[in-house]
Amino acid sequence: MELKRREEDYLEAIYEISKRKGKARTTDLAEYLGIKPASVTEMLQKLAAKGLLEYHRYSGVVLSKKGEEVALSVRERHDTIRELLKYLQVPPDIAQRDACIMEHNLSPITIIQLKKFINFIKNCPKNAPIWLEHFKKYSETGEFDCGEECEKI
Amino acid sequence: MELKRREEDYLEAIYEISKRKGKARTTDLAEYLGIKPASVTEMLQKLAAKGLLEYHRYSGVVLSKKGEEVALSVRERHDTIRELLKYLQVPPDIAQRDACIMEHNLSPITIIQLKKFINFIKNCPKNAPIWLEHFKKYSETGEFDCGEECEKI
DNA sequence: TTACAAGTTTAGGCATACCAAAATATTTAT
DNA sequence: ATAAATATTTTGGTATGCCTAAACTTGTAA
Repeated sequence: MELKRREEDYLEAIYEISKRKGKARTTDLAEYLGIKPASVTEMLQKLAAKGLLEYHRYSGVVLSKKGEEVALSVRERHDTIRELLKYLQVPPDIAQRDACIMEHNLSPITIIQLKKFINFIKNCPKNAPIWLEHFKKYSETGEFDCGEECEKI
Repeated sequence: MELKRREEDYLEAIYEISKRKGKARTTDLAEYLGIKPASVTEMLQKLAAKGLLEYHRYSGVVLSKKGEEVALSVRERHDTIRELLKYLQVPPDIAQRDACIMEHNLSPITIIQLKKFINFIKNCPKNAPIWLEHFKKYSETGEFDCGEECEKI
């Protein structure tokens, strides 16, 4: 069953809140998502009907196995994007927000490439590769002031 | 006035079609966007009311100055993202599609950083930087088979 | 020139996702 | 235990953006 981006948002939010509080309540979710409780109730009932969570009126909500799988996969995409943006020197709060926008609908192939790029940076034999340092400097100053060694980059 | 993502899509589409045909007709747009003509008419009337294009029934449509400015800025974001994905070794057709998804709503700061990163690659004194070649290889093989020189990357 | 084909618009409907206000349930404090 | 405060749900309504079917224009070919 194909999930809508907003459904993924809810599942992710429920996952994050449950991690801290054991279950997610309507008001928590409303605050987390920046919407009104009435809207949350409605969506929770829809997600329950799809078997993605356990819903009992007035009790808060817990993800089903299936729901948790979805939430984890969304979160993984989210983190991948956030990490990429971090390397591209996007400020953390903005990276966080923009990852929320991109985490849905991106092609799996794109996500795979982002991951590869991140691993390329992380696992480089010389860890923290020099060119990344150079990009950081370039990003701040607009200058390639790297002198001699630049020949090798 | 804050534009919706779908409105931006339409403006971009109108821009692209007008570039080739002088103006954009309802049917062209419907085909381009993969929707029915009736839906296009509706949106064109809305965009006309916002002063983003000239609409006269049965005549096709031309962007206003304001509309063209928006279209160009969307297209620029689109191209920036597409170029980044290209460097990350995402296949062109997928990069094209995913750029369409990301071109809306991304923070201007993120876009600026993407541009900086692209320029960092393009304008590197040693043009086509070695590390990018290495990433390409890594992306295909998963191996850092770069031997000696790797110390300097 | 008129009739028909192609293109466009209008009208009525649907799904999503939100909201405010009212109704209902639960929790807490006395 | 019960009233008041808090939380949740229901109800009815809105906006967006799509659809189909029917009505209307326009251009073209006989």
